[in-house]
Amino acid sequence: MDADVTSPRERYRAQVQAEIKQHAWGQIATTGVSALSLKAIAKHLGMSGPALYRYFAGRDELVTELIRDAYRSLADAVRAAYDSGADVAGLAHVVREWALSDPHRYFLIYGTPVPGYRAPADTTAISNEIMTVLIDAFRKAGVPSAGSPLEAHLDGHREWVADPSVPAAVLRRALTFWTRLHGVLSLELAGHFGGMGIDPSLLFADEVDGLLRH
Amino acid sequence: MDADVTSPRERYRAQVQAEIKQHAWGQIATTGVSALSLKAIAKHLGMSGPALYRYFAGRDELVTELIRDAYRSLADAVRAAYDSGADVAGLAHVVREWALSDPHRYFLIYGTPVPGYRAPADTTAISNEIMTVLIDAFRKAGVPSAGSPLEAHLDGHREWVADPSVPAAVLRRALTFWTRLHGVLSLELAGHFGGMGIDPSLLFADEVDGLLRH
DNA sequence: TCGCGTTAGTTATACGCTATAATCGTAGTC
DNA sequence: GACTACGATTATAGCGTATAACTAACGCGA
Repeated sequence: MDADVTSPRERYRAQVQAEIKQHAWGQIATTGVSALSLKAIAKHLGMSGPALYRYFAGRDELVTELIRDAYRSLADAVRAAYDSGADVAGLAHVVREWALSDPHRYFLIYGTPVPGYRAPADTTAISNEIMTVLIDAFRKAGVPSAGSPLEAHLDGHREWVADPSVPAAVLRRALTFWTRLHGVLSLELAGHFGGMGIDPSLLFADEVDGLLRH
Repeated sequence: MDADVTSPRERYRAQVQAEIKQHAWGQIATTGVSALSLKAIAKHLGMSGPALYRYFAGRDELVTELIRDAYRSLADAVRAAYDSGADVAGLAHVVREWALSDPHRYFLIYGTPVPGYRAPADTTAISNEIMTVLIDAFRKAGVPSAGSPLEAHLDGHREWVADPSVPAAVLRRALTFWTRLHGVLSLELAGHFGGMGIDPSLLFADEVDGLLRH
């Protein structure tokens, strides 16, 4: 799109950065963020330790970058599904598949906040992007107003939503979609249903159902 | 209760262990689990490094112990509230207060699973203890059967519930209580509502309300 | 084509952490 | 009152992040 007037050096730099991130993802996928080791990445890349600091200021900056990418990935998946006709239930399914395909990536975004990480401005922008899709989907589905205190509150606090004409009931539903699915998903991914013999997919489906019914 | 026929050595040992855990909690409360340092604890205790390994086999074992204590604390809080007459909404309030009083402790239990930690058998027992209280509370409140696929599934998978006479609809409600409250709480504690201007307590109240209404 | 500045990479180093080993003193125990 | 087991110490190994100092190569402009 934009004029890619990049020097060879800049292109090489971008490629190495991408390779670093790729290896970082591989490491995260198997061991989680806390075990992410710059040294190990460097070794796998054939270079030694401190060389990575040419490309990332430190561990925190790399993690921040990975978080940004994860948000981007989820936002793209949701947006793509919506653009190809998915309804609310379809979006829920996409979110779940995305989470299951790489639990550590999910936790990187929605899990325990990593200390030393400061959310860059654009991640909240991407997060809002996801919410925008959800809002559109619920508006299309049609949501009756419940007149709850929460709706009244949301009516006055809509700085996170682009279109000012969206009914508060829709906002409420989109938020609830988020919190409820996260509730089931994160507990499932953390293995809390493991010892109970419960099928998490049924729990998930039940929540999605409730989201559409009431 | 039990005959505490402990030698002075055993009492000393127990006291030091308690002090270690106490300092560990202090550290966790401020910086989170990932930054928990045995060395720092030892220094604050006036002893040096490796001495701690007399009391805990390693970092993981200490963390496991802390997780156990956290579960115990939550279970006690819920149980105490229930025994003094709290209903479902009251229990929800107690859980939220417990979580807000020490977010890191909450994440220790319900956040991103810590690598290297293996759930000891008794934590799932304590978890079931909490569920038992929830089940009792919902049974007392009265829950209509919805005949959902989830209920049918739960009817056949109730190894995690003590009393076999509990209706599946109650089990479903107790589980939903868990997942929904966790959904709102964990996102709130992680600061995901921070930039939106939304009052998390209203979101939480709305979920509690929905739990009782439908 | 030559030279200069930028940049990627190296090794060396400092520091903090977990964890084990070897050792020593002492406080309970019989 | 002697023995022993336990607590605590130092020393050491290994891994991690991060910085500093230095070297080599690369590309750009004269």
